[in-house]
Amino acid sequence: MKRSELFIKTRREAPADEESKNAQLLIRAGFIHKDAAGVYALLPLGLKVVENIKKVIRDEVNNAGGNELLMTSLQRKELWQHTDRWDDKKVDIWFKSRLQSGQEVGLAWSHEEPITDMMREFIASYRDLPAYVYQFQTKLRNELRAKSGIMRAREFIMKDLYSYSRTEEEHQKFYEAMKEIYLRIFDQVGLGDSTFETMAAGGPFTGSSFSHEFQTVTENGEDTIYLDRDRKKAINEEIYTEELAKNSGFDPGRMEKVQASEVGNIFSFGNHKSEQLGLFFSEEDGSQKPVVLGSYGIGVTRLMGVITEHFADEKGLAWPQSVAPFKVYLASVGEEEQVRRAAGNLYDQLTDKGVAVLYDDRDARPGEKFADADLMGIPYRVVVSAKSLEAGGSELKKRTATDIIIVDDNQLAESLTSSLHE
RNA sequence: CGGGGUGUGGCGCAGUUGGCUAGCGCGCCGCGUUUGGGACGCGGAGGCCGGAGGUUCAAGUCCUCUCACCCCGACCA
Repeated sequence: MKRSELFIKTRREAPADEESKNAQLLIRAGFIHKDAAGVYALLPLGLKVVENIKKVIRDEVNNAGGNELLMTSLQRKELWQHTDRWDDKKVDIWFKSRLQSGQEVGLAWSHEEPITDMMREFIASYRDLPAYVYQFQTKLRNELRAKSGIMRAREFIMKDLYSYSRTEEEHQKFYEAMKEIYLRIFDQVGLGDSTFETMAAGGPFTGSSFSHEFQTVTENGEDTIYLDRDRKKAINEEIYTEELAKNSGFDPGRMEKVQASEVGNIFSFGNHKSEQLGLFFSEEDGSQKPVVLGSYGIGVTRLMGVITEHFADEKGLAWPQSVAPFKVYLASVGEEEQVRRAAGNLYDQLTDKGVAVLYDDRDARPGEKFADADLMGIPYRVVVSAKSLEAGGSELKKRTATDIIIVDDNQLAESLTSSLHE
């Protein structure tokens, strides 16, 4: 895409009404727009990042048997009354509204109830199990206090997957498989080295004593975890005791207390919710049994925030290739006709080869183009100028490195297409 | 919801103990000169100072109420 055709405006200064690093940078770089506290719009580049994160998740989850669908944002009151979660005293983040008839409806903060209710139509027999469905959906949560930019918003995108299993054993098998899949997902978006499976509270409605979170170690993290780096596992401070650590196979003396950000959370619900909502199936012997339920979440926009903060430096964003909105920032420097032509040709050539190029074709000064390339965090920067042409091609520089090499067009195309998974 | 802070052109800010046509930087428009790390000159446009009420000869500045945003806390399935 040509920069002159991209809907974007970068800013030199951070907005005054944002303190968090993620929001300041994402707004400065033109990835998001703030509309209200905890309410952010995704601009073209931000949307690309979200779509890229979704693709990583989608590929892994589909591989594990997930079926993508899309539930609704309007939800029925009775459904939530069955599980005793409609009352504002029980769930204090509800947004609620009314139909013109006066009937109350809820705005989706979670989809466990509606999706499980829907399953009654599709699950009648052990032959229908297991079933794994998921979606990327906007969650609306009336948080008492939105904070930390896109890390804790009132409206955000979440991947939520639900598993419906015949037995506890079958459920456990999938649950364990999902742990691996989650780690692979976080690895692919660049957080593999600092993201850890973490034991956390099961929660009052989950029917199990623990859930598992995936926590990314980061200095601004809102959670505190006790981490065993060798085992690559941790325990959330909320539930941490030395006894629990020992019983879970940890050596409390070797655990490190660190700040972290939650990027994923998985739950076992047992069959309690199925009983409440009436989701039963016929066993081989004809007996009726409740379905065993699990849920698996990843906050997509929150993950974008964690990635932002994890990789950002003093010059701005620095996306891992797997989620970057473009792979290459191509900048022409100088207004000479031959430079223009060479840059335009290079743009066509790379684009034809499937490389995602953002071509800065503006009549702007070099410093401005470089600053934008850095701020936007595009993994590679390619510069075409009279100087580079004289040296035999264009300049190639990684966002995270300082060295610059001169490459001819063929070398460039080759190194950019062969480093797709870097 | 408790505590603290901030609201002044699109963005970032300044504005004395109340005082006359409300400033500065960035951005924007026009012309010209520039072109390897966010250029420069000249000329422009753009603001009822978050909102409502009050005190006063006079309010961006003082008082009351209110709204929004940020931070800390509580909360976070």
